[in-house]
This record gives sequence, C-alpha cells and structure tokens, in this order.
Amino acid sequence: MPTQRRTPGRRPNAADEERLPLSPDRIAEAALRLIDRDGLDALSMRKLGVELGVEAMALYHHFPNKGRVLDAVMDLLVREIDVPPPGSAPALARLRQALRSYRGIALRHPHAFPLLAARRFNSEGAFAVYERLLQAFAELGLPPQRSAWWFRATGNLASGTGLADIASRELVPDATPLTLQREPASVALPPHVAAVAPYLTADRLDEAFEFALDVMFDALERDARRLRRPN
Amino acid sequence: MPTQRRTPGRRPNAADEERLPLSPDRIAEAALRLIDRDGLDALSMRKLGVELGVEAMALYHHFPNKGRVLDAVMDLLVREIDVPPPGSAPALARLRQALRSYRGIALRHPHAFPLLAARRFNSEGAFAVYERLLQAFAELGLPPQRSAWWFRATGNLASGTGLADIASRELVPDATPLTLQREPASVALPPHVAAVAPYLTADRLDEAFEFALDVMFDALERDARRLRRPN
DNA sequence: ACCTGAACACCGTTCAAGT
DNA sequence: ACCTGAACACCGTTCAAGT
Repeated sequence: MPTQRRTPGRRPNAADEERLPLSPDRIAEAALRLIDRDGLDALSMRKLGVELGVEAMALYHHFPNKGRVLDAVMDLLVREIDVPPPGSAPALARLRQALRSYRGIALRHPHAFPLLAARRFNSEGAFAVYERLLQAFAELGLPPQRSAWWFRATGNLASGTGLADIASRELVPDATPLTLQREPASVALPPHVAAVAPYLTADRLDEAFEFALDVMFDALERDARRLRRPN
Repeated sequence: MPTQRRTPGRRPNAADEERLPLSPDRIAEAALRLIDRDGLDALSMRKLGVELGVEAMALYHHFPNKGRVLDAVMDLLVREIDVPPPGSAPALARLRQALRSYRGIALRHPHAFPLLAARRFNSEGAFAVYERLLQAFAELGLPPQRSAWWFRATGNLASGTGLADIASRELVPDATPLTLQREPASVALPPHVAAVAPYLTADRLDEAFEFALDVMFDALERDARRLRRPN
C-alpha cells in the first residue's frame, strides 16, 4: 500500500469508512477487524489510526495505551460467548453450548483468540459470562468448591483446545511448516505418532473436541447425581 | 541501564559471561534466560546480542530470523517435559506424570509457556514426547482414534490450565489488575462468582488441576477397561 | 475536547564490509 | 566462517501545538 497523501485540513477516509467521531467502541472494532485480517502482530497504533482515518496519536485520547485497546478487543470477543440464560434449557445443555461457542471463537477469530486464552478476563462482560456459567453449575447441586473446580476444568479444556486447533491450522505467525499434516511420509514419523496422525487432521478436530466434551459432561453428570443423593 | 561504551576491537562480555563461540544452543539458552527474566515481549535480537556479548546481527548467522529462535526456545521447554519411559511405571501413572510436568513448565517459565501452548510442536524433541505419550495410550489397549482423542483432550486440558494459571498470577504483560483475587468486596462481584472466588486464588490452583486430572483419568481408566473386555 | 506532527527510544532485517 | 556497523522501514509513547 502506498503512503497516502494528505491535505492538512481534510484527511482521506481509510477503507471507504464514514468519518464518524472516534469512540472506544469504534476503535476496538477496527482493532479486531485489523487483527482478523492481518494477524495480532500486525496491530499497531499507527495502522489502527490509518484504518480509522486518523493520526495514531488521536487514539491515546480514548485509551491510555495499546494494552487497554487489547482489553477492549477481548471484551468484544467475550460478548460472542453464547451462554444461554437460566431457564432456557437444562443446566448441562447450557454449559455445553457455552463451551462450544467459546471454542468456536477460536475458529472465527483465530488471530485474536490467543488474547482470550492468555489474558485474564476482567471486564463487566466477562463477569456476566462467569456468573451465568456458575449459576448453571450451582443449579446442578454442586457446592461452590466443586463448581469452581468444574468451571476451571471445562473452561481450561475449551481454551486449550481452541489454541491447539489454531496451531493445527497453521495460523500461528512465523510457524514452521507442520509435518503431521503433510502428505504421508514426507518425513518418517515415529510409529505411534504415525498411527494417530490421520485422526488429528484439521478437518477432524471437531470430533476430537466433542469427544472431550462427552468425557467431561458424563463425569460432571455423575458427580452431580452422586452429590445430590449422598449414598 | 546506561548504554555501554565499547572499544572497537574488544567488546565487554555481557553479564559476566565467558566469551564462548556462538552456537544455536547457547543462543536459545540465552533467549530463554532473557524471557524468564524480563518477559516474552522484552526478547529482541538486539538485547539477545547484548546478553551474549555480541552484535545482534551475529545471531543471523545461526538463525534465519527471530521466529526460528523462538522455535529453539520451545524445544528447550519441550525437553523439560518428563514422560517416564515405557516399563518404568504403569501407563496411567506415566501419562499423569507427563501432564503434571507439562503444566509445571507454566509455573517455572510463566513468560515462555505461552509459546508452548500457542505454537505448534514440530521439533525432534516434540515428536519424541508425543511418541512416548501415544505409546502409553496404546499400552492401555486403546485403538489409534481413541488414543488420538484422549491425547488431545488431556494435552489441551494441561495447556489451557497452564495458561490460566499464569493469567491468575498476573504474569501477563499489560494485564489489568485482577478483581477476583483482590481483598474481598473492593468491587461487588456477582453472587455466584463471589461464592467460588475463594477457591480460585493463586495458592489453590494445584488442587483444581489435580481435580481435573482425577476426572480425566477416572474416565480414561474406565474407557480402557470397557474397550479391553468388549461387554 | 479532540486531534496533529515532530521527536525519542526502540524494533527486525538487509547489506556491504571487515577479519 | 563469523562478526560488525550503517541503514531502512517500522514500532509505542511523550509532548507541545493547533482548532
């Protein structure tokens, strides 16, 4: 892209975008768009400025630094988590749907998902999601400590899976080419690795995740049943 | 740190380090040291040069770019995964030990661990680890597809847990302060979140992980038993 | 109140040159 | 073969200035 010429008073609108006043929301949305398009490393305050038709330094009027912009992007992603509200379905079904939709973010926003997995959720939106999830665990009859543990176990499984799925699709910046998914025998794989490789190709990762969810939810259901009628 | 004066012919050895000849191993070790000390974002080719008493550009004689340096750091971490060899213990015990030691890397190298979780393992060392793990699953009598699924489920749980544990310890660069771990009621938490918060403090994350491992391994053992004597 | 533009202290990487 | 040093095209952020 050639450097844009700009006349002093009137700047060109980048990317056929209306010249609306800047706002935290508009900035966060542009940042997510840029990350989705070019990758996390490509997000810079300067490019974000260009995307919005504004000098980079104008952004500092709405965010104190780049870290807070990333937090705002995280919050956009958190809002994509679909946790059905209490009463809309049985607790187990709501939890399962929430985990599926969380891991789904990895597929829709592969470049941005690592933010969710690696940075702490700490926004209003995140607490709302937490609350609905924990409400569902409580509904199963689990005491708080048990809810806490199940909450972590299932959530960590989903975020670990999202990250692994992204890596398997070679969407990590700078990654070396994957041997596992190459045409067979481009490199000699160790025997047990070779045996499982066909089941871990990118197009079969959904099955693997559903299996893991089955394992977790079978155990969760049994745990809840056992706790409800104590022998 | 003030800029070091340097006389043309003789550079000062950085960090009281012997002036050994550069090698990929020495570079990777210095990179990991630097990441452990100052964080992943603080690793630059220039600082890595200073750490080794060398101009940054000398590194390009051993690695084509920074991405390959990070791959080498990953490989150092992979070698810290302790997968007991076949015969040394029952298969389930070996697997459990491997997952514990993998997640342990998150605690020993919190700044570097995200590399492991987000980048694809693709080195010789990684394949050796894979092979030993998959050998253990096969030993349980699982067919390849089942091994593949259990491999992903347990591995993803461990890496998701490692990342969450790092975030809980506020070791993520740029993170906003955590409300969950603050002195009680600095901010009003939603009721179910407030109820579980005491069980998710940094000092209780080991218990939560052991619970998740129990869930996984109980189910794995049952699955293996069921597959061995088909009804 | 909101945005610009120059400046500072950094980056990764290329390239020609030195030994 | 191995390393240097200048250069290029970038960064995040500060600051004084414009409207």
